[in-house]
Order: sequence, then structure tokens, then C-alpha cells
Amino acid sequence: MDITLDQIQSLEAITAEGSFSAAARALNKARTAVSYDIQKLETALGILLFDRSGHRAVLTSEGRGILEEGRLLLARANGLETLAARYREGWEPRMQVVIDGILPMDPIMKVLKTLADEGVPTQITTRIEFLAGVQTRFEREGAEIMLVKDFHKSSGLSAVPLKRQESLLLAAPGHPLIRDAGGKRWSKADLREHIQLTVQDSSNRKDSLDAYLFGGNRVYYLSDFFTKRKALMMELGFGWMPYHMVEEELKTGELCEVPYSGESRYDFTPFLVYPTERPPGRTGNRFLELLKEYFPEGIVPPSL
Amino acid sequence: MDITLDQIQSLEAITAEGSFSAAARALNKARTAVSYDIQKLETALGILLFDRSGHRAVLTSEGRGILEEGRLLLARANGLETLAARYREGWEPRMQVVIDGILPMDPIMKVLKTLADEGVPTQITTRIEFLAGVQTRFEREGAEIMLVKDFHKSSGLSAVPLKRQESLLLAAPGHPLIRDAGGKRWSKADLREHIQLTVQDSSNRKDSLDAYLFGGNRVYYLSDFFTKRKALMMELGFGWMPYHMVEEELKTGELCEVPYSGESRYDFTPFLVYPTERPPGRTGNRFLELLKEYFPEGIVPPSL
DNA sequence: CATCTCCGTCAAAAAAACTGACCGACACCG
DNA sequence: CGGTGTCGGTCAGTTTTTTTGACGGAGATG
Repeated sequence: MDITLDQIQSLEAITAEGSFSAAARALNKARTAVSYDIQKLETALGILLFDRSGHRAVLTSEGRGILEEGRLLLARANGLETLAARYREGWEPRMQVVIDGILPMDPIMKVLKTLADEGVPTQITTRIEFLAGVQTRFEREGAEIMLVKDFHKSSGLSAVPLKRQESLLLAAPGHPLIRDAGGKRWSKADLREHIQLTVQDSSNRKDSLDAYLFGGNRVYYLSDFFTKRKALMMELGFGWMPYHMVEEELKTGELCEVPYSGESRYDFTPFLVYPTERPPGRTGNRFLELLKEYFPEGIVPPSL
Repeated sequence: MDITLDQIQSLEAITAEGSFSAAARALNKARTAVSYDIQKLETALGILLFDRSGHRAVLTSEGRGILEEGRLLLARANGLETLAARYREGWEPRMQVVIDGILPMDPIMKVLKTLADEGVPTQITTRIEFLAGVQTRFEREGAEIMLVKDFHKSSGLSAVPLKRQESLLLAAPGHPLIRDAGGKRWSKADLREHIQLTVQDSSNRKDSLDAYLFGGNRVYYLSDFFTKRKALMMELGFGWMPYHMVEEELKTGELCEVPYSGESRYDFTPFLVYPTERPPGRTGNRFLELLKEYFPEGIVPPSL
């Protein structure tokens, strides 16, 4: 690298201030230092930047071209220093967030958008996982933050609760569990006769058990809640859905709550989890702050 | 500017080579010089770039962020040096070309595209003018090159001829000069009875005289040849058009050559003109070279 | 345990950046 | 026309920065 940012800055100052002398004053240097910079730059680049034939040195057209490119260079350099300043202020350079696919994505995306709008310099990576897949990914990647449906207290992890969410046991109106209900409530044994739909664990662990399976011998595993909702509406089976994803369908009657003698709905409290010894930095805290602000109120849908 | 390109380069070399020592070898410096660079950079930015707690220094995540930004900075710096190298090779930083609107623009645009594709670093500005406006603009702007229809030898200007072009005296088939011709040829006096269409001089000089005006008392001045062609086809009047702009219309019969007892067509040779004391640089020469290649052959349309 | 590489520290040396003095050229002004 | 001010190059000397080599500790390697 045979050119210097200072040299470019001198060039820029000369054109901004109008003369070598003025530039020197602006840069708090001796005038000869500025001359020296330009000389160095000219020999380094091998071209004349100023035409000194007249009384005052005037920029050559090559000089103008270099100046324009130089301005871009200075802007980049400034950008780098600004970035460092952000880091000094406590913003972390990168943050990995693992998110449980059962949680409402809208507020999370809104949070990410707000962070971007606020000029937060952190490179944020997000990752959607399901069931045990969330924790697996979190641990394997050494992520900073995890947003989970259920948090089982664990050593080395701290958790902050978010607003309560609700899940409902649903089927399509044409499904036997709805169509043939006729006012009565199904028993667990009744449910076992039908196909249960569930989202598949995104970790490849086989041992993970889902407390919300009814034990029927036909369970269809689907890749995400959008597919699951689609499958429910196609009368493929019945299953649990987070309320936020079926609000509309419940209103229009495209999906109905299954009359079940047990509980056909349950609360869960999502948690923001982080390693205790590696607590969120400024970005993480802002993320949490915004999340609390944007996360929807625990919704209590009209009871059966 | 408290950071240096060399410091960034050291940072980049360390990550590329894997260690301070390897970086020093790659940069042909003492190892301590590289350490020094990083120390300076760290104090300048106010952040730690390397974690020295272990045996080998490893980049902090801030360091990674700065490195990524630094790579962009180095790329810009390289770009600047490359630009200077181009200038050294003789490519001029900018070139202004004034073009006579009567000339075919397609080959000219093709030339400009080719120059861009070849990575010519010159900032080329083009300007379309008409009649005396071409020369006026050329002189006032101190442009490098002028492409004109007719070149009147002038002191201080040199000219290179391009391929011959043809102009035709035209009217729409429904215009009396075509409709009522009936095999005979109109005299100059006949033409004077009709409205002549002409492109207006884009300089505001009043004294410029057009040799191709027939002297009728009704002359409509239009802003360009596209408008003029449109006006001709709307039977607004008759007038000269360069062949390349009406090739299609002559074939389809939307425009017809006016049977005139004088010459209803004339050749002209476009010239590339430049100030003798400021001959075209490398870009200008390449421009001319491509122009000769792309400029259409003088076309001889089927005679009446 | 010997040996190697990595990397920080430090004082000395080398290189660079900077400065002030001097000079000629030009512009402006009374 | 001469006085005065600014511009900007040159040059030698000074200051600051950068580079270097020697030394030492810490961890791999075998």
C-alpha cells in the first residue's frame, strides 16, 4: 500500500479549502506538510495531480478523477471508524438468535426491522427451529439468544419471560371430530382413533417426546406450522396450533376447536434465553426491550 | 484520520496467513512491526481486535467486524491505485463529445457501450446539438471531440472523415407534393408554395443560415429529427431527412421522396473534429477506432 | 525434556513526516 | 509604480513514527 489516507485527506482538503495554504490551516499542519503529502501521492500514483505552471496550483483532470475516487475511500475509512465507535459503545458485532417456529414471527420481524432502522451495526442471524431443535441449534451454534416456547430450567442458562401465548386443539369443520360431535365431548380414547398432526422436531434426535401427543398410532409429522395449518384445513387430521396463526381461520370457521373432555387449550410462556456467563450485549438488550414492546398480549380466545 | 491503510493491511494479512509471524513474513516485515500495527490500530479504534489470553492471538468478534469493513476499504484503495494506473497508461479522466443530431445514434451508443465494457476509466459526457449548435457547444464547453455533419475547415481544428451519409427530400404520400405530382418534377418555385420543415438550430444564434432552405415564407422549425419525421408523416410539410432515420418509412411508403427538378438528395461526410493542440487521448483514439468500425456504410437508397 | 513456534516487551536504529526559513511569482490597491 | 499579501516550491534540520533485533514466557510437538 503506497498511498496513505492522510495524503488523500490533504488532497480533499486542498480542493475543499481552495488552496494548499488554506488546507494546511484547516488541517492544523504546516503548509509544507500538505505540499509534502501531495508530492508523495503524486510519486506514489505516478501521475501529476496539480498543474503548477500558473501562479496557483490547479487540479489536473487526473487529479479530479483521483479526488472523486479518494472521497469514496475516505467515506469508507470513516465508516470503519464509525463502526469501531459503535463497538466501543457496546454494540456487539454479531448476534445469533434461534427462534421456536411456534412463536409469532410478525413481532420478531418488526423488532429486526426496528433494529436495522436504528442503525444498530450488529450482524444478526436468525434461525427457526422446532421443539427440541431449538435448544439443539442454540447449543451447537453457541448462539447468543434463543426464543423458546417452554423453558426447562437448566444450569448455565438464564431466561426472561415474554407475554403468554395460547394453543388450541383444532380440526376442520368437515372433520369427524367436529362434524360428528353433536354437543358431546370426545374422550382421549376417541382422539386416538384419529390422525394427529404435529410439527416434526427439527433436531434429528429420536428420543424427544412431545407431551401433547395423545398416543394414537397414526401421527403425521409436518415441517412447520404453515404446512400443519394447511393440513388441518384439508381435514387430514387434528392437532394443536398456536392461536396467533389461526385467529382468522377460527373467525371464519375454517377451523374449529375440538370438543375434548380434557383441556382443548393450554397456555405457554415463551422465554428469551441466554447463557448466563454470556449475557446479551447492548444489541441483545435492545432486542429484548423491543420484543417486550412488540410481542402480542396473551390472547384469550372465546371459550367453547 | 487516525488509522492507516497499512494497519488494515496488516490485519488482513494476519487473518489471511493465520498468525502474526506468518503475516510478517508475507509482508516482508519484522514480526514486531506487525504487532505494532495492530497495537496502533487497536488504540486508534479504541477496541481490542485480538484476544491474547491464549497461546495464539485470535480475532475477537469486533476484530472480525473491523476486518470485513477493512477489506472493503482496501478494495477501494486498490481501486484508486488501479485508476491511477489507467491514467498512467494514457486513458484520459474525462471526455466531452458533442454530437450532431443528424447522425445515426445507434452506432455511437454501441461505441459508448463497448468502451464501458472494455473498462475504459474515462467519464464520457455526450451532448446532442443541431446545426450551428454543435460547434457552439463544442467551443463553449471546450469539449474534446465533436461529431458534425459538415466540417468547414477552420484554424486550430483537425478533422477525421467518417463514412458518407445521405439526406433525402421527403413528404408523406398524402402531401400535395407527392399526391399531385403525377410523374412531373416540381420546380424550386413550386416548393416555395409549401411549408418546409426543418430542425431548429440549437444555438440561439440568429445569423446561422441553412443552405438547404428553399426560401419559402413558411418554415416550421422543430426541435429534433424525431419530431420532424413525425411532422412529415402528419403531412405538415416537406423537408430533408437523413436516410438512416427514414429507411423503414421509405420501404413501407409512409414517406416518399419529393420529385424535384433540382437534387432531391445529397451526400454529406460526417467528421470527427478535435482541437489540433489538444488531440484525442487514448480514449478518444479508441472512440474513433470503434466509430469507424461501427459507423454504417454510406447508403445509396434506390433512386427515383 | 528438548525443541519449535507464537507473540509481547523494550531499547536502539531507520525512515517518515513535519517544520520553519527562504525565495520567486502573481494579485490587489492606493 | 511600489508596497503588501497570498500562494506554493525547495531545502536543511527536527520531530515523530515505524521498524528492527534481542530477549523471554507460554504453549504446542514429539
